[in-house]
Amino acid sequence: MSQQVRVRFAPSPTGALHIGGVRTALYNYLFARQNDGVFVLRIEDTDQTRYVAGAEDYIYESLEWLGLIPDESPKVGGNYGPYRQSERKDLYRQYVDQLIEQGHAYYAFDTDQELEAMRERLKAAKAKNLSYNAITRRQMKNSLTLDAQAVQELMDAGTPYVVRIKMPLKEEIRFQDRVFDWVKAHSSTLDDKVLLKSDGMPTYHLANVVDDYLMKITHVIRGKEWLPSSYLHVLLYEYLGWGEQRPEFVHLPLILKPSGEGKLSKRDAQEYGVPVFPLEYHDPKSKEILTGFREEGYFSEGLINFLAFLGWNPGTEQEIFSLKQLVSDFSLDRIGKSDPVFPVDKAKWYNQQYLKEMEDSRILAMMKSRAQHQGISLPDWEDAKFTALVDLMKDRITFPGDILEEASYVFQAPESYDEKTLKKKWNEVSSAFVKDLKDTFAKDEGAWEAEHIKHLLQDLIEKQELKFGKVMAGVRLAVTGLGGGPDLMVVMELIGKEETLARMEKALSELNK
RNA sequence: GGUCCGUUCGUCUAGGGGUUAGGACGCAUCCCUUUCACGGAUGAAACACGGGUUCGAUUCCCGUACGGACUACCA
Repeated sequence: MSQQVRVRFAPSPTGALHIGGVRTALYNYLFARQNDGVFVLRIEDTDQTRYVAGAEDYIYESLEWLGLIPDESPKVGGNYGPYRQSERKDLYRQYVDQLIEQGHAYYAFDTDQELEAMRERLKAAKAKNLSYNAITRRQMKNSLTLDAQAVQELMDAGTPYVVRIKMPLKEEIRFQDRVFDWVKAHSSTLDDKVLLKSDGMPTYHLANVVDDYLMKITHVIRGKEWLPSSYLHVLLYEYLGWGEQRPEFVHLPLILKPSGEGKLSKRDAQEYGVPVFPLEYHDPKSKEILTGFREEGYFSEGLINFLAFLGWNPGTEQEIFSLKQLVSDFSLDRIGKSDPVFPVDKAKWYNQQYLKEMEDSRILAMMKSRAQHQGISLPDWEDAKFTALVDLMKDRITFPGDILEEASYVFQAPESYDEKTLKKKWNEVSSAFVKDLKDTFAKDEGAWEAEHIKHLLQDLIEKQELKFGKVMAGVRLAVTGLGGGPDLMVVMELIGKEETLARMEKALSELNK
């Protein structure tokens, strides 16, 4: 009987969920769904000093927007709760005691100053390793150097202490990672990491191992930044007697800045014009507003597709995958080892692909919300008219909000005329044609619809023995102020007859000065 | 500095002892078109370097270089 797959996404609520975290959540989700497993959300809030109010809600909202809904979480509960580490505080103590009893951990009473002094001393001695480890702990104030009575006295006096793991001096630690295969490290290069902090909270390392065990996690899928501390985790599983049940490790390559220097960070959003967060985030501390993929006009489906391909690929030439397809085709074995640079252009390309297939109503809703977000007021049109505009622009934009800019002339008469087009295309012929066209329109009593407008235009062109191409640029310039754009007949229909005539009139008087 | 991990077009990547080293983004040219875009076609563009192993290495091994992560009572 093979056990049920259980994976967890374990962010820490210290701010906005980073896009790298979103990818980790996605891979966990895909793997869980594919194996009819369980996707757990665990909140790792053991650092009370870094806790940020609202960060947890931000995580839920982000996952919801993306459709990556956890099966078990602080919000919906589950059989292995609580799912917030701060609420599990009392659980960890017994495992710490067990480790101390078995001689795998010890109390340490060193103050910050003493720790600092130790590092200074080592630095002065040109030591290679500045850490609290199997060698240096012999000179420090801990339950290995102090006798039992001294330790008891310190405890009784309420002296703050931490519990550290007693790292073996000479031992090779190795494990098989699903992505990196066999990796190994020597214990002499590792340090005596703190397991229990002086406030009684566990550190990440202890809480993580204990919770993964208690929550019956079968696969730990997380960022590669954890690879170096995995050796410590492996040791902990063994010391706690859980070596056999240790989950499989799957370390994901890190997403690098567009410049390739270092991992993608908060600052890069401004620098490269790419969001780094799924949703807009209002930092309660710095008061900064950090832009999100959602607000920038990215579709969640496209973002998921893009993110899935950042480190994974199906081995075929198919690029477009729905979440459902990803669930069936995803495989841990096809995750790459090297860190990808965040490919900004590709993120946009994916969005464009999804936009082309998207229903107009959804694009329209996003366009409207973008307008509101930007403080742009839209005319009081019926949705059908807006939809026609969306349809007109769909093929030439990347984000729904692009319509606002690219087709701004639909909402507002041009205030200036494109210099280049003016120089090249505005001449006596086009000027005369615009005037005649205006008169034709004015006299006509037919319905003001693109088809009909086209007829009027064609008739006039024929009558004057002109060519479409010769004359259209001038008309477009007069109506939109630009040298290019979508089907002009539809544009004229959208802005209305009256406005079209007014614009032609204005162009004739302004451009012929 | 130390430890761990990585290295195929500018970028995301496929491949893997003998291939014209494949695709995508971006770029360029051409076609379509009332212009811009979409679409279509074509093109430029890569196995970091040095040693081995081998009949043969981009692929396997070892070094070097470069890059990244970690090195907190942060996760």
